[in-house]
Amino acid sequence: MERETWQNHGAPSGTRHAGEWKMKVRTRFAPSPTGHVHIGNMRAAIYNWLFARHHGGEFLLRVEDTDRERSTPEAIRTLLEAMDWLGLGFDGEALYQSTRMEAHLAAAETLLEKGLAYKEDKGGTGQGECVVFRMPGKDVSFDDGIKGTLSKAAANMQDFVIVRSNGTPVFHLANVLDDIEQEVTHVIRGDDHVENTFRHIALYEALGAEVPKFAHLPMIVNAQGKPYSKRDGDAFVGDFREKGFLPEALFNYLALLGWSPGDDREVMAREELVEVFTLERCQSSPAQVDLRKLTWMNGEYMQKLPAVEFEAICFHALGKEGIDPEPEYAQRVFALVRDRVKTVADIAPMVGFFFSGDFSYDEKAVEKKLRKEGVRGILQQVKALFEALPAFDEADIDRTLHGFVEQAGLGFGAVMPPVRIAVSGQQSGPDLAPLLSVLGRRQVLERIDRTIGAYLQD
RNA sequence: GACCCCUUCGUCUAGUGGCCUAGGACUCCAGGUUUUCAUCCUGGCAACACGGGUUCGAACCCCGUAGGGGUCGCCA
Repeated sequence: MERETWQNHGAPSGTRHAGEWKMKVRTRFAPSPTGHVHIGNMRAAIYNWLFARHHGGEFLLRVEDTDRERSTPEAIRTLLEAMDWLGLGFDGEALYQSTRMEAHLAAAETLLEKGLAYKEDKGGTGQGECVVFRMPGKDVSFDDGIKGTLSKAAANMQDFVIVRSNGTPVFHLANVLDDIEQEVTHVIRGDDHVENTFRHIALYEALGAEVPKFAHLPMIVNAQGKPYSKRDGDAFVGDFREKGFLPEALFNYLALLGWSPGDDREVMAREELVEVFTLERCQSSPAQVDLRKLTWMNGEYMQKLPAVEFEAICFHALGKEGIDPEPEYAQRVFALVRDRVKTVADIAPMVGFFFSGDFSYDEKAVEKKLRKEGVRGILQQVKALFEALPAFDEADIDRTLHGFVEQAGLGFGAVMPPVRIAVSGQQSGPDLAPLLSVLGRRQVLERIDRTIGAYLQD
């Protein structure tokens, strides 16, 4: 295990606290359920999870559902599903913040009694008095696990509301109190919370609680280098799932977005990530999502999938298209596209023609490769050769095609593409001979005929 | 505007004063895999934001400048 490099807030550097060595690391993910789980938040969850696992500690979930407007059961379900999908299991029971209101209010009462907070009618939107926390009037600084020492002068910090005039606790109070309740030792969250941290530290101290360690992750930005907005649309975990990304791949990619192991490893198993993950190796500048790299990484994971799992995914993908293929045939088809599929979403379009003659032709391919002089004759000759074949297996087809190319004095480029398009409508796909063999002679002949009829009549 | 923070190839990053004529990955380009597309392999293009210091020596330390971001709610 690595050396603990974090200092306790306010502790003289170099000292070791009694019992520190055996203090159990506890991190948490504390999202407010809004129905969409943003990848920025998900990455924070991943880092919390990784950090806890790395230290043999616990990873907790707290649902900050005090905003009754947005926190619907449906939204909570979406959140839980996203975590489950990514394999982010949490320890113990989830804590729902809405159940903690009494404790929050009681704490505010105590602060009031101690003179650490006061009541005030601030006017404006609210009606009546709210409870305001009194900042202690001293500079605050802390050692951020990622950003290093951060400090703020007393003059730049104002008192803030902890209980609304309608009697409900505000985020700062609830968040800090719940972290105390859950005995969170390390708060790893987004950059957008650094300003809050100064206030939170003051709250911890006023509450007489030990201040946890903080670490602030830089933001994730869109392809334009700007913060994600609703407009970008594609930054919710559910979107990535729909686009056909594997959870393990997304997990790996997100882990690498703002962190690196320090060597050249990139495709890393989860256990491997757990083993080497440290906050010290986190980047302190924003990271931009690159869908192409994610896609590449996803392809790596697709290829590593055990055959049965890959097949299950394929069956599922086809099922969603309303295709319920005969298993044995389907397995032979899937094997053909095994190492060319990058995402789950690639599957159905790539193999659809195997299961239905009612496929569409790629217009560009038709124009470029099919509607050309001599193609009709080539297809007819190839068809005749196929008809005459004793068996329609891969080796025979391959031999036939090669023989024909040679005998006709043509290039492969003049023969293979037209045949491929004739039977699949596409200009790319699995190797041609195995493709034809799996498709079967009857279909191949039929499709060649049909293609000639549709596109190559004089 | 105030306060905090950030700045290495297009992107993710390695790099903590000499090993850096800056390494890897994605993308892109070229060639190869007995001449289809893709995969795969090999090679290539491509960066220390700028200006000053400090030092024998700076991507690495200091100071400025520029650009970018976060926060400034009785939201979370």
